[in-house]
Amino acid sequence: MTAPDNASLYRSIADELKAAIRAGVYAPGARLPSESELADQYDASRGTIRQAFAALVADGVISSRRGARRTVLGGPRLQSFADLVSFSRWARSVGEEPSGRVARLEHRAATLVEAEQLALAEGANVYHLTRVRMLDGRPVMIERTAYPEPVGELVVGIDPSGSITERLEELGLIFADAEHTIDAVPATAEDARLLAVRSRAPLLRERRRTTDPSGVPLEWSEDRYLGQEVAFTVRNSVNRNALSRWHSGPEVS
Amino acid sequence: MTAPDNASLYRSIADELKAAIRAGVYAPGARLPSESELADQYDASRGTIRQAFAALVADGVISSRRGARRTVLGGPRLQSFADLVSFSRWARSVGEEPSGRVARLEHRAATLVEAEQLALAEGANVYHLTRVRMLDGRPVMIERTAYPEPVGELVVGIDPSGSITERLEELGLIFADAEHTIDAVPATAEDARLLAVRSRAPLLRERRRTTDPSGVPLEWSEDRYLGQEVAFTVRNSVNRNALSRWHSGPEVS
DNA sequence: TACATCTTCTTGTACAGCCAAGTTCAGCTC
DNA sequence: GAGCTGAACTTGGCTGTACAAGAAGATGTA
Repeated sequence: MTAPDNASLYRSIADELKAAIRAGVYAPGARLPSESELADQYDASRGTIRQAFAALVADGVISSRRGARRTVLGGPRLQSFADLVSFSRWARSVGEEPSGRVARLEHRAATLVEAEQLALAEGANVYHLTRVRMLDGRPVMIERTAYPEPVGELVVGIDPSGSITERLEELGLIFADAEHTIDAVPATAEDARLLAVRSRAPLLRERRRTTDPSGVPLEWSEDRYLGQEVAFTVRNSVNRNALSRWHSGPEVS
Repeated sequence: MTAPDNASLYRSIADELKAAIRAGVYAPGARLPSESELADQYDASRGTIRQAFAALVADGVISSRRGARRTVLGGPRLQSFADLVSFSRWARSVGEEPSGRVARLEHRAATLVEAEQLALAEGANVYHLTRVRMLDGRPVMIERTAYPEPVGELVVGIDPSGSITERLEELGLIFADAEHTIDAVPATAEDARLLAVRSRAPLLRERRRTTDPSGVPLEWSEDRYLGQEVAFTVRNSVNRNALSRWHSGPEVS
């Protein structure tokens, strides 16, 4: 489990601090060493230590205020971006066995929403994959993912019972940024059948667009989770807020 | 609407850049000026410009990679932390008229969850307020908030039809950090009555703990939104992830 | 035209130093 | 003991420098 030295000093320091926090060396509420102490300890400059701390703040692990020692925030263990993009990786990281069953795979013209989210011209084709995802054999999520053609052509060659995302990464794709929209919807007839729940049961819906480092969309997915079994957690603060709330008005349907 | 000069150079630069992005000077996908250009323009050092950009990255407004100019990310307009903590402020920022109706106000012993979330000793008292929140007169959310005693004593003196949070801020409280847990639940009988929906209708549940700058909990709230009308959006990336996903296992109830 | 190479530009990482502002704590006073 | 004062400590903000690594565009070649 030895963390890689991530090619930069401040990252390896940040990783060590994170590991120490996870291991309980610094409990929630505890005060961390000062910048100068760590600078001595790692033989680094104060600026480098500050970069390491900034990374921890960005992950919502610690809080920092002028004049006072930094303190550890409590709450759930943090997850990496990679764990959010791949259902399989996430499942393993929380100690469960992921699996998947393909419900449908289509190669067709993009819908309006898909074209917009994937930044495609009107009428462009997409690969659209519907899968039921399971934890320890029990269905917990329906995944409806649209891939633009260049990505989709890779996807069709991948075993869909495992992790498509991880395979795409091995093929050289880099998932770098994502935008998630989360709301609650009633299960449709198909949802109910696939997840083995009542029709109109509450589902947690996550719509997600993932892009590569240069901003090119790689996938647009609408995932529906069993409402009470899966939850998302976000941390934010005055200085650091990637969360927003939206009102769409009453639905017509 | 002239932004305050936030007392530090990098903040005012960040604010100007944000305003320019919002105003469309830099459209989504467009490339921003380089660090050296801005350093000349603002007569600041490169480090200060980098701090300003770091703030934009933290807000999920731009993306940044070594070697390439920074680019503007598309997507929804960003909101401030303040808009998330206060329903009233949020409503006004999205152009709707907020209101509230008190359903219940209690002063009682904390439940186990409340005591844990507010870091109170077992048996300590809390003030617990249940309100129905409305947009343009239509109910969209039920707010069930527990305040620790020092805060609650202020709350009872505040007109509950308006914004309690904003009033608390005027009284000197500082809401600095928050942790949000989002899932979907079926409406209980009480929920259904208060929101005028069917029982077991899907609701989006947000559980939120807000703390002051030193980490002292100020409130613990369980808010339930009409499922299809309100959504939360989160942006994250490989370097910056405050979002995580959790599995709680099948519910017994 | 298509491709490879090279130069230039831009951002990332790290160092050093300075002052300001806020916190903490010991010590003093009442 | 309670409260105030002030020194020491700690983080925030800013400047400057240097080099490395990646991206982008220009140039040259086949």
